[in-house]
Amino acid sequence: MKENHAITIRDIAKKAGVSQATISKILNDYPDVSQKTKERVFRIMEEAGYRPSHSARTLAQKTSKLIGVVYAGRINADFDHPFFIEVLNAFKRTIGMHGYDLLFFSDETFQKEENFYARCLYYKVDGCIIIAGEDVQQSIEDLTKSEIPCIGVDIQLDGPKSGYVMTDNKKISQSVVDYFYLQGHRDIAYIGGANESAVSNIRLKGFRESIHEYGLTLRPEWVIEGDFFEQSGYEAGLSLFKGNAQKPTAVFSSSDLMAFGFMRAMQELGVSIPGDVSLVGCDDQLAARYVQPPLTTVRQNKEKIGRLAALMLLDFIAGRASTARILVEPELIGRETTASLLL
Amino acid sequence: MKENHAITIRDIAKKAGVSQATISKILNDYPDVSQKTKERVFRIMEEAGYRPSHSARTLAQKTSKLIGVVYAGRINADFDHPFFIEVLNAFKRTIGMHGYDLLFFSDETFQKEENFYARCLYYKVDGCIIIAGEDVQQSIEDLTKSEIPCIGVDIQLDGPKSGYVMTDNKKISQSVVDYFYLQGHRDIAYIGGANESAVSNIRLKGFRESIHEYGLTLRPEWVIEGDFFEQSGYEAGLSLFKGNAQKPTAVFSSSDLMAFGFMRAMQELGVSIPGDVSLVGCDDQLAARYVQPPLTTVRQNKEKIGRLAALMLLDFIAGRASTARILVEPELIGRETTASLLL
DNA sequence: CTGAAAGCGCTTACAG
DNA sequence: CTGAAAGCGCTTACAG
Repeated sequence: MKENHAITIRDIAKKAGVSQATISKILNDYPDVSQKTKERVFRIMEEAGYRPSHSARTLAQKTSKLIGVVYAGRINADFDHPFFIEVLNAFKRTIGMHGYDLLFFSDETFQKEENFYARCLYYKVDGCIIIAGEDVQQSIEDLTKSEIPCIGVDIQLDGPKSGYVMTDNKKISQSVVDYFYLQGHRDIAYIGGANESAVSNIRLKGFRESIHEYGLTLRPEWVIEGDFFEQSGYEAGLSLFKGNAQKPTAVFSSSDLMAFGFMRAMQELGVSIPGDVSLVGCDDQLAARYVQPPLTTVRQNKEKIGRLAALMLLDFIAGRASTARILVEPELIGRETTASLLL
Repeated sequence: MKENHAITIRDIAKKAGVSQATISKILNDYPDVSQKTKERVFRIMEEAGYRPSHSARTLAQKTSKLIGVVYAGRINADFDHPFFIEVLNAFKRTIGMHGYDLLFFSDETFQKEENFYARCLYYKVDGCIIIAGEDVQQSIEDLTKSEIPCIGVDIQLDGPKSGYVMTDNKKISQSVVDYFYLQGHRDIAYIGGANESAVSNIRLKGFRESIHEYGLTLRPEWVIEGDFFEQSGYEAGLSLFKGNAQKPTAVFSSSDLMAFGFMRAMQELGVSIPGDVSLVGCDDQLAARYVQPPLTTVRQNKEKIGRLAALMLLDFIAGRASTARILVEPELIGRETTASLLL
């Protein structure tokens, strides 16, 4: 019972009077070990307080049962992005059921030139989940092009063993335009997210297309570029409603935060929501339920995205699939910032 | 350049015409290697695309440069608890600057009887951060009592190499009672969190003590037990304001979510906030700024808690300290759900 | 400043 | 059903 030397498979083998190989087989659920030996060995391991070693196992097996979590891109790049969190949460649960743990790579910025691919090799991760922020850096390129299975969330990966899952962002805009149209709105403005964001650009494109499909015209000054945060929505509101120019009757803000800012601007200007202008946000953050009036918004199915990401990655790892591109349906949540013009 | 066999230290040694030991020393920044050799070796590693192996290194060194993240307890036990996220975020940044990566243990529930301590030994983590939820399970006991350095957040750990950092929860209640008192409130009610939560109990105790210190009386029916979530705040509001019993002029809700629920109840009952009753929440969630009226609440310094946790854990690991108990000051954020009775 | 050798704790063919 | 032996890729005294 000397404590300075970890108890190894060797010690157990000796005590049980069998070979190391047998112990290893028992540990790895090989079928060809007699039940009797198995039970004896388990008892001995228990008594001795045996603990296997991940590093020894990984070194020998060349697989770590670890999934790397990579957050690509700038800003929001932290854990506190609510979308990121919820997706990852569902991902973790699913992947955990299959015996994998999650390895978070600390921000590269603090490391000397190391790239993600190198770190994946270093840890021998079995796969990676890559979640996109804005302005995705070049350094993840190596990773996605490699033989390491990768699943992207909100980022279109296409390497030999990678795929992605994201909300159908085009449909987000379409559903909002549909919704507004059915309420009688014809003058619809758009407040966009940061244009380094791929997702943001898809939404804008979808918006333009929908407007066209309905044969509506889109004034250039009704497409405003924000940055997803509150202040930019406030400023967008001012620029849309302050002057004497024609005003839209409906506004789609591609984030809830910007919608909150827009509401603040309207309040200052004495413009009533939804009396004078209807507003739809995007994200369905908790606060969307509590603003006054409660915000109509579009919700992404984060739980589903996370679960799908996990399942797809597991398929890549198992070789059951080598690629997949999945779009998940968004859902419009009607609340009280929108009103029909048709009554 | 055969791709099926990883390039090892051996290959590099051979190409450079030196021993493996020398390569290892270079990799580990030993001082006693000639600059010339160093440069040559680095060039060769670069050309060959050499990648070190974490498992081999960990096996030999018995230290992994990994920090385990353990979420103890039930519910909220997920990533989406906003407090958890922000603390962890600051923690990760700090720890990352010191070359550590984070290992998240997938929920035990899905594993067969494995406890956290076993997993820490398995991965040979250098330390752990343990974040408390409610109803902390026995299984982390082994871990905190062990020789593995542990830092607790919102949970009082005391093992040979552990400590904790949390907000001074007693002071949260004190500061709220002070604030109410100075505004002229004498009839103050309290909506508590789940009573399996240690933090929640400290807050309640602090509340009772403060009330006593001011010589005020606390009616038993003015202390209501909630569960931190919205609905329980709503119900607390109803039970406080529906009957004919005497009503408090001020309410401290120990979570923002419950405060939102309370506001909903008041709205239904036609009770004005802050006209008829003042309200203070706790957490300063994003939504607190957007409810109508904006919620006065108490903010924890999550950034500081996370940074301190990281620094303390690093000290434990380095042997510069073996224990520490730190309480961080809360901050009351005055907004518009509170009004003075003295004017 | 450099190297030979043993060892870290497992797994994997292979033989029996 | 079981075992002997080599190997995974590094580090660590120790000797020179």
